[in-house]
Amino acid sequence: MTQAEIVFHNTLSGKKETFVPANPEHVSIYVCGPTVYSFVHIGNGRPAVVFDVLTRLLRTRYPKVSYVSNITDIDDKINAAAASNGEDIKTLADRYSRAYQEDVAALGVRPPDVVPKATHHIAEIIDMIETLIEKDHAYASEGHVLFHVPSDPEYGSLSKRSLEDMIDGARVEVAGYKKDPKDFVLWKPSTEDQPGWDSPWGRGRPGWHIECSAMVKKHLGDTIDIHGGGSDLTFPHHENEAAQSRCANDDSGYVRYWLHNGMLNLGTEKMSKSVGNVLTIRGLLEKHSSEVLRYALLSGQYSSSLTWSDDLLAQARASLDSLYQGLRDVADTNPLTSTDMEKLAQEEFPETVVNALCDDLNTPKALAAMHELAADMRRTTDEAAKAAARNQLLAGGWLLGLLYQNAEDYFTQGQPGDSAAPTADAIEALIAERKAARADGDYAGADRIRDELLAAGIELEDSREGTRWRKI
RNA sequence: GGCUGGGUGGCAGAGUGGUUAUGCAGCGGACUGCAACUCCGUUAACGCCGGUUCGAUUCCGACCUCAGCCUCCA
Repeated sequence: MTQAEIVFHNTLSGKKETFVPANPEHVSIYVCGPTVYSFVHIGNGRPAVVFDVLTRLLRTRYPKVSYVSNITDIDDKINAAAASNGEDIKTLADRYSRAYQEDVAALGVRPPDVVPKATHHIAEIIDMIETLIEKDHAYASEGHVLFHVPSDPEYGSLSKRSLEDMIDGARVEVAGYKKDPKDFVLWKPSTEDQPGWDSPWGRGRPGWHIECSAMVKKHLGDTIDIHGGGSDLTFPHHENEAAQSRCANDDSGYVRYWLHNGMLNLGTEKMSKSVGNVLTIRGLLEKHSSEVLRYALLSGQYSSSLTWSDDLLAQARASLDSLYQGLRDVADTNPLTSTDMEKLAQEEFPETVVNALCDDLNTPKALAAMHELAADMRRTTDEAAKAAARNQLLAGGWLLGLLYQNAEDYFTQGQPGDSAAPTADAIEALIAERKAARADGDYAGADRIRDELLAAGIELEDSREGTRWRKI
């Protein structure tokens, strides 16, 4: 069977392009992670989840995929937060790094192969800056080292803006130590009370963009296949990063496919720490299951913006319930979950789901395909066909990082933040009592028990095999 | 102002030059003691104005409008 081609919308060309890795034996991906100075919000979870799905897809098809995603642990906001807490930046950044990794792990994100941090790569950063100076793309000035933007003829090619446009914007910082207002800092001096490292230009700290250039080079090489991140990083972060790497590396390619995820909105506005309209993953997990959050994130195509709302979560919950409801009906014979499907050969994954994902990671279409698989499974009466359909559904679930729970548990464990519900034993006892009442024809008594359970958040489902329950 | 991407049924969200997206919700029916679950059926959409076309939600142009980036940001 011929596999569908993988197609990506490449920010660099502005078009969809067929994905052809530089080396099919070893695919490389780098994704920009967050700057950690507080708990991350659900918007930070989107790239983590999206590129997790991408690596799951790629790993079904290529023998080796190296996935690197950094955490920025040196930055002026970190400095400010640490200073106001009276702690050092490492303590603070380590604490929030761990929290970030826990939060995205809760969203079903598998850890990247490498999670590099800027402060562990100071030597590599200094090396790269020296190279840029040697090649006349950067210069030292008053303790700073600056990248000279006009020295890169391709500058602006990623974010599609001309140097004139940037002057029109007139928001670039003008400073005496800059040759050109658009020049940006590679290294900046630290005062005594600021964190810093010794360098050929005095004690200082790296600028924001250089860490990614240095860490990509170290962990993946001069040219990588895929670079991902939020669309808000396209300019200036990725433009600057690309300029540095192009100019420092002999191989001029750097990134072959740039992928940018859209922003999460809250109301009509982008969710953003500086605006203050954020919902932390941690906070959301108090009220919603992590799988519902993941479903909600996947309900929109990654490059579009997605409006986060209670209604979105309610719909995600209901949709996920329906997939699990189907699984619950076949679960008793063999309670598999999607995590049992990791090792399948690529042709064993459901074609409709795979094809949707191959089309620029069209997760809404993939979810639609999942619901169609689930409907097929429910309609089938043949047990063998039902089990086969169940396996297809779970295999699709693996690609999306969903359906990893046992269906029975999914319905009986309830959602976080549920009010205290009766224990399973108490529920079973009431179900037995109701059964006896029904056998006696005491329907009023039976209904009273059912209503009582419903009031406690327990819904009953009768079938020929007996009565089962779920938390709602 | 420049650049980028949008405006699809009650909501979310795919897609297509002429044929059912899908999910949630709604409606009718089956099942059920009644429900729930499930099944069957069903309502309903393509911002506005022109153009191309036998035919446009889908292509082209103008307009209106929304969001993002141009400063830290996933």
